[in-house]
Amino acid sequence: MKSDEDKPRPVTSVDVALKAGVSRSAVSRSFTPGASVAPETRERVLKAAAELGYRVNQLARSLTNNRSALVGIVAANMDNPFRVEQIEQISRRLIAQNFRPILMPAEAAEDPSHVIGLLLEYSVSGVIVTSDTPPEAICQECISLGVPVVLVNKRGIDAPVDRVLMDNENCGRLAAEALAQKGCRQLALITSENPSYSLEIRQRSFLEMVGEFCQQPAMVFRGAFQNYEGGVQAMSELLTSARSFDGIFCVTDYMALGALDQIRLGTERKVPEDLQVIGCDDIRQCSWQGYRLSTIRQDTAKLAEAVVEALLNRFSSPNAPATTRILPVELIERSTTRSQ
Amino acid sequence: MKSDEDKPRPVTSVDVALKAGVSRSAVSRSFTPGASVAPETRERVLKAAAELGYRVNQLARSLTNNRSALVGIVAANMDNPFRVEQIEQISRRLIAQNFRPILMPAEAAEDPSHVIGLLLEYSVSGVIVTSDTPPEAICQECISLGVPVVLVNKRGIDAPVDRVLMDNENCGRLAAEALAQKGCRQLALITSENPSYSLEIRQRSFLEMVGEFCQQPAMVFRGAFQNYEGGVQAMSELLTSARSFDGIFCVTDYMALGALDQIRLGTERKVPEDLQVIGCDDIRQCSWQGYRLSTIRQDTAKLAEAVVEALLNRFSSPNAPATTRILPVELIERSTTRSQ
DNA sequence: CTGTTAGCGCTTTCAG
DNA sequence: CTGAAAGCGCTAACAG
Repeated sequence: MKSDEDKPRPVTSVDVALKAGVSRSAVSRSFTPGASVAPETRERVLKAAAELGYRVNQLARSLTNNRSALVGIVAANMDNPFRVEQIEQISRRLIAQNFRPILMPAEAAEDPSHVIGLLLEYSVSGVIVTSDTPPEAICQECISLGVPVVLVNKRGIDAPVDRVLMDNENCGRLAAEALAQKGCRQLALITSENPSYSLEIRQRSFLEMVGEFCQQPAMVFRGAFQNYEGGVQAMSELLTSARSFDGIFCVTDYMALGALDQIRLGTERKVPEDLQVIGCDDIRQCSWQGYRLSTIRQDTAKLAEAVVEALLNRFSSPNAPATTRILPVELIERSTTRSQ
Repeated sequence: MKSDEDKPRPVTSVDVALKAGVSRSAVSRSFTPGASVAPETRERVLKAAAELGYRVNQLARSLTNNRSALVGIVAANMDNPFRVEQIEQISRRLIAQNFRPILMPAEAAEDPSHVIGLLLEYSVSGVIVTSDTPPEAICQECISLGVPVVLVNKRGIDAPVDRVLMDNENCGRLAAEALAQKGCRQLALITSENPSYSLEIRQRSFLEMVGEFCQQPAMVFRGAFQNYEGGVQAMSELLTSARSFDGIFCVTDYMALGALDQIRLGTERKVPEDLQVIGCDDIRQCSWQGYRLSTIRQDTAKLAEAVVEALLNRFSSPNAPATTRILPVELIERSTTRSQ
């Protein structure tokens, strides 16, 4: 059986023009903000359009101005709730600005340049990368094609791309400071093997600050992956190491939840009495009553705002110098740290 | 400061044609699977294209065949990990089939027809709705415009739309059966106020089956929302109700996690010894060692496969009768039910 | 198998 | 302020 025939011919601008008794140009102008049309004509056009159910064909429009409202979002680690929150917020923000987000899930394993190729074919007018994939090559390609790239929480690269970062430096600092102040003497850091850029900064700044605030340097334990299981694994190694410790910083909440469960199930130690824990990101699971995890909050709404803003600025001045926007973080105290 | 000048003129098919010494059509055909080109010509074209960095402009292509590879995904409840899993799987599947998913997060509160309008402007060739928003009106509109709609886990509507559902009926049945078999005498159901279509079926079939398997009918407790907090709330009401019970079915895992935490924190009762719990969906949190929730699994990969398949079928036969595909579910036993 | 010829639906100079 | 005309990049129908 071959394909049936059906599709009703969509209504075009000439249909509207005919009905309103004007030219196609008039119709076009009526739908172009800031074009010069007599208010009265425009009125007529809009009315005719409404009656016919006319919708501007953005594809055709994009073809002429060689710039679509499509924006690619390259995302990895969608199992991490924090990533999802970012993606959702960024999408919403884009839509609010009348863009359309194309979602490209891409794990580190996959070939990112292929993904970007798929986007470029659709003349996306920008690409937002939240994935951990080293995007060096692909960014270069976009830039050279005049497609702006915004990197979220990623290492800077050689090309002039805008970046939006949470203050990862401060994440480590705040955690170390808080734990020290709350009486911890021997700290530990839980992170993953092959940490991403953000995690690397968090861990480095934490370790540095521990050097400043505490007598003992912090121990470091790593899970294979940057997820719940990784947290479990690192924590379990820490516990069996027979080293003594009374404070832990996990570089992500996602790992911290695993660590917390491992403490709860694998030991008699009480949090926060014997052991205090701080995570990072403030995913919604932190406030679940089963966890009540103290953490360093990143405001994803602000982040999304900054990302889209960067994109818009880049549209209006393609050759402006690359910007790096660092957003503040704050310590949220819940029940895995002592209140004093 | 106005906008700088920069964008390099993108390379088009005529550039390639010139370089390869052929016509534009030859170029076009070389990039159209199944078009008739001499292998030798095609070779030359591909080579020239590669050297020039040519990429087919899909926007222009879509304009001619009046059908883009853009597919809208309307999604709500992205805080629920199960939803995210669906979205990710569907996106991946779409991309694998060379489509591009446009993500439209949309809460029930928002106006869905506006969202769809945004998609239609971009000539999406299909729309996938996983949101709980009653999509009746918008679906009608899409259909009448010849844009197929696939509903995921949603109530059927008057228009001829394809649907993909998990076997919600069986979710309730399996849960009731398992709990009864494992020795529960007095069951309870935890669900939310204003349950979505799926939840409604799950709860109804559960209640019916309890009538069949148990002496006592099941009690029903509802949280305000279909999320963790809703689970906490319903469970806490159940606990303070002073009614006795020894088995619970939560219509979603997301709620079950809240219920479980509430049991752990608000009572002395042990799961599964005193009380058995079964959830539904099998989100990844279920296998976290802090929960180890027994549940009814839905295979999101299969679901995504079915969704995209439905879409493809609809493309090839727009007028085929609407289909409803029901995917099997299975009981996954972890530690919140007794093994015997 | 290949080139030529017409558009797809819209915007945009350019005259009027 | 408005219409006519040209063209965005591509594909499809038709001859050759």
